Amino acid sequence: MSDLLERLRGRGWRMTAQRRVVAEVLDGDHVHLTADEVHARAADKLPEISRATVYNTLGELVTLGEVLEVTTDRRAKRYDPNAHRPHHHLVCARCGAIRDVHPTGNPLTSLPDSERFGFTVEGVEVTYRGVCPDCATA
Amino acid sequence: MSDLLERLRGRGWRMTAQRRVVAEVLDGDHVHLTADEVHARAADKLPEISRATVYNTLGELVTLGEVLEVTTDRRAKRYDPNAHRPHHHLVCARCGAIRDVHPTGNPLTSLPDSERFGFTVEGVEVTYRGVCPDCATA
DNA sequence: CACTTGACTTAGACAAAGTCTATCGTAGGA
DNA sequence: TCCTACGATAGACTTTGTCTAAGTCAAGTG
Ligand SMILES: [Mn+2]
Ligand SMILES: [Mn+2]
Ligand SMILES: [Zn+2]
Ligand SMILES: [Zn+2]
Repeated sequence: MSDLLERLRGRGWRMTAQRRVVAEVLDGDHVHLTADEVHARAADKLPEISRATVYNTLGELVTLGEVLEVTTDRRAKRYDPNAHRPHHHLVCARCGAIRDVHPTGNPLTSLPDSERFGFTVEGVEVTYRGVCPDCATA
Repeated sequence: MSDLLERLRGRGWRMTAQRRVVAEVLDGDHVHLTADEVHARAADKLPEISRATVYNTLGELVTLGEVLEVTTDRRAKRYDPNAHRPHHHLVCARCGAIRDVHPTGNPLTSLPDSERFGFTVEGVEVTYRGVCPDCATA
């Protein structure tokens, strides 16, 4: 999506080589990368890019709503360019593989008022855990 | 629950002062403590207890299924002694307050086979996010 | 095009959370 | 009471991420 670059420019971003390569990395079909993985792939195209810049750019993309942070374990956060279609995640407990999933129904409606304790509930994250086909046969 | 101490003894645990105070801390009504919070409270009763021992003991309790790990943010893991009644969590986005909640229905059934990608799905975590009453008025 | 400037990038220090290791101590059985 | 394997300890180390001070450059101006 060179859409993304256009949108960023429209938001007043200076178009630097660093921001371009980070956006290109996320634009691929490689979903749910860690910041270090993004950095490694970005550095293939722009070897001198720094970790700080990758973190800064990812944080900005998250703030703009162009990328989502996903936390499926207590290791590194993962960055999800699929920010425009709401979804949840299915995670392999053995190898860590992550798939996007789209459950039926709205989990927000399954939380009764009596279980809200006066909170204004704004969102919900759902993480399914299991074993992927590869790990099951191995 | 001095039940807990009995169960641990039954599992062959040596009953040390350190393990006893960690179990006592978790036994109170103070739910969802971080490891450091557990350490601080344990140290009130046993000043020389080390961080490593708290981490070790918490890890063992998790392995035994007596305590659950809860990760609601990318900060520290929290340790949940409410391991015997399945539940999910409602988290305040501002102050981090955590409440146990019991939604209706089973979220596992809302994930159709066509969205399982061959995984054997074993569990699901649900985290509701919102703003608690205290933070809403402040 | 050359100039200017503040936004951007960088290296590396720093921090928080957790793990690991070598050594010491002790719970609990003989 | 003694022995010893299991557990506790201090502190080094790792991972992930943030912050800072100084240098660089994108892009607007003339
Ligand atoms: Mn996703
Ligand atoms: Mn709980
Ligand atoms: Zn797997
Ligand atoms: Zn709050």
